[in-house]
Amino acid sequence: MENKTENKMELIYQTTIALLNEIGLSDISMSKIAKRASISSSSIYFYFESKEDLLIKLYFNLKDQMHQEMFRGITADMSVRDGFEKILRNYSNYIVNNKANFLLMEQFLDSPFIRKSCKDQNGGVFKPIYALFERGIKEGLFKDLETNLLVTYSCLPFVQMGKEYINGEYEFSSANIDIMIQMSWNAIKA
Amino acid sequence: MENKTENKMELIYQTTIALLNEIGLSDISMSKIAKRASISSSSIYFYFESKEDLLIKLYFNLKDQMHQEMFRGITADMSVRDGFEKILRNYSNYIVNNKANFLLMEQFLDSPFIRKSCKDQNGGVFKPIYALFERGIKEGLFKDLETNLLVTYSCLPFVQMGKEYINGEYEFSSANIDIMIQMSWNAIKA
DNA sequence: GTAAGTTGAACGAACGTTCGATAATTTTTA
DNA sequence: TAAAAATTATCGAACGTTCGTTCAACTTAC
Repeated sequence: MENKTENKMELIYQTTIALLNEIGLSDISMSKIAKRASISSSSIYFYFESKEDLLIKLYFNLKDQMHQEMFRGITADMSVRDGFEKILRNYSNYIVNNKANFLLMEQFLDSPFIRKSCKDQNGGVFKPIYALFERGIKEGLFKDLETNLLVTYSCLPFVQMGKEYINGEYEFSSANIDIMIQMSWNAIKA
Repeated sequence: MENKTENKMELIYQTTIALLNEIGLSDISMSKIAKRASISSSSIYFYFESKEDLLIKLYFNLKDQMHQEMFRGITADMSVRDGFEKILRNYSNYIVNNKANFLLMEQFLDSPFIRKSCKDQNGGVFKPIYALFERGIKEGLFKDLETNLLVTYSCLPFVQMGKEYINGEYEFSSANIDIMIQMSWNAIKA
């Protein structure tokens, strides 16, 4: 049944995520994934065409899931300020609740693997929020600069502080998140 | 002669950098490095103990070189504002003039490889500039917040825009660098 | 009983590394 | 200064291991 299939695929995904965060893209192998998941390595080929297929599908799954969390509760009629704030809070929650997935996404993003294997046409991870920022520019709320520059100044600090949080060098407390949201807004406000 | 040795090591380093940016940590191998450098793979072992040794030494070389470029012309008696500005300009120049090295550093930083193989006690890549920011806090120029937060908000945008620049999605013109320096300052000023 | 799922064994290829045989270079000796 | 000795550098071949993947045989579930 599809439930069984999805469970097995999920087991393979989760095992791969854990292993990738431990030993990295450079040392992962099908046999290591299989051993950790307590299955035969040939079983993986029942669900995935190849190692590359598994890793690429895993990446896009992570990306989709991240976007879903990021836009949870966002509606088209929201003000730019409310959308801005909610997205950054959602993203903070995503980091705190999905540490392994977050770290793995970052590992993928800076490796030539994804760039090579699939063009990832949709662009960077934050592409879906560009529309909101362009609205902010039009409404005169943000500086009239390139969108990617505004997105970088307001979102990338969350990525970096997420890594430091996972390293135990920062606290993602709600007070700290409030401070960051304010700093991000100040960095790009007109 | 030591010159000969250094030349050969440099050849191996440069070949490895180029190859890592093309195929990544996951697909690099001693034989591929050797073939690209037109030497025997066993020759690499005359200069390096192992593949791990080569990659780690390469990483620390890149890091040292980056720090040297970053602090070029920085003196202890400089004002915080001047030091802040010069470091960010130096870093921008480093990105533009050392694209491959910059990208490779980022690839290393997000892979478990470096974290695993060496503890990298000295901390993050931007650790050396923490002192300047702490001076800025003491002088009341910057917000009284954790240093790593201030460094992130002012420096990390340069990292991200460096990647977008190399992807052809941004221009590191002197006008744009001026804008970014101003945004970085505004993000953290008291 | 048929279809879905799993397995261990096996494949050739590539991996990191070692080693003894040379080649190239420098140092010592006469 | 030329030959000999010592050293430094390079190489191809080979080692055992692991890699990604295939496949025929088997088990499980409906």
